[in-house]
Amino acid sequence: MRVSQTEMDKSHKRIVAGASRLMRKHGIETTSVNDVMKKAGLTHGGFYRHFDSKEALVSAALEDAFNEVVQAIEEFYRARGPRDGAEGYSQHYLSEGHMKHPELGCPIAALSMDVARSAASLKSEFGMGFGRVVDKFAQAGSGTAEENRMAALRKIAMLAGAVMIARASDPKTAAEVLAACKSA
Amino acid sequence: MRVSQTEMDKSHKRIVAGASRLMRKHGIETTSVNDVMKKAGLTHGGFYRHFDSKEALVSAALEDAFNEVVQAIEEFYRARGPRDGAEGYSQHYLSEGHMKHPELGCPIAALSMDVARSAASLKSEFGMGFGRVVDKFAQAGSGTAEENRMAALRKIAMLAGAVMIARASDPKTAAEVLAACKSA
DNA sequence: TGTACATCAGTGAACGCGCGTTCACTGATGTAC
DNA sequence: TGTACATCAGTGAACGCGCGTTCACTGATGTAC
Repeated sequence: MRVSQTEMDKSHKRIVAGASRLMRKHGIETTSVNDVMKKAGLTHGGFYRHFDSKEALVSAALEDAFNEVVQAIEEFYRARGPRDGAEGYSQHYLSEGHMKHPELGCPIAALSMDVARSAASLKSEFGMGFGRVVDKFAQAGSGTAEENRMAALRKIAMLAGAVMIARASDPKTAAEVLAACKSA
Repeated sequence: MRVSQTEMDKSHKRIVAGASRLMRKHGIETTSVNDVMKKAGLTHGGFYRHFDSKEALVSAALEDAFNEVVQAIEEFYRARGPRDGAEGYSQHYLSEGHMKHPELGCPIAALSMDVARSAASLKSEFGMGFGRVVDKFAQAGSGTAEENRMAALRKIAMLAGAVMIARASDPKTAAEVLAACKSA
């Protein structure tokens, strides 16, 4: 039966947050609308009261994941200042916790391959989210704006690559690649 | 009807090579046995004369892709020596061609996220293939064995991360991240 | 080398299953008076 | 504030479709004599 506007808003947030986590963990194509609705405590039929299609959900879930990352970086900056904060975030990024829990972590390391196989509109959104992360990282640099941006791009590429490789490898190889990048 | 041993060997190679390309392009889960058999000029029913399961095919396809990469690096080393060869391979890795054609490129950048969601046995195989690439890269270093290995691990993480991000982004962002990593 | 026959690579229909999406229905919510 | 009624969030069955896998069948290949 019909629920109140307030309840519907809560449902919407649960759907998006759940989708964001499920997709980071299991992948976009391999997370079904049914999985997402079950996680939100609803049944699959009601999904289309919230989104026009699965594609629209993916877009919202990706945005949600990037928001989480930017907030996490800001939290580090607030607690330790930009310089130490960026270093702290990098170490956290390369931690065993982040490696083992993609559902709570960076969508670059968790979803870029799935986005690469998707429509141009989703790539635009990914590019924008990625750009926000680059901007945040570049803030911590001490050179020119151009130098800081280039350094941030290279750093994020290495971080995301390392975590992705670690997740795809046996435990020994995983630990090795993370350790090598921690001392960069 | 039955074909000769020679023909069957050729079929087998076509199946593996086709699967390796299709999976690098479209992903492991999103490449069907039917797609692979069609690409090999066969029908899906015959697949199980070649492999026990799709999982076994994935394993063979991944190995095939890593063989291609190692051969490509060796080709660069042969033509230009280890030092210039490693640099040349890195530039090639970050090229628009590699970005746009995952089906002919590195399985680290193309398949790691899919492997991360797969069984431990596939991760072991990925770790071994990755290790072979690291070894090849480390050969080009000029420090101690340990230094060269660490540098190779960081370098490959950045290369794979950059290409993966570029593929997931809009063209402008893609060009920016590749350019930043080229001048590393 | 020639013949009889067992083997098996490849075909195409069929299986149960989960996918994204649609839809008739229910009944609490929100609104008009 | 109370009542009558339109709206619509959520339910659960159903749709067509493609998935991995199985299987009876075909007929060329490979082998035993």
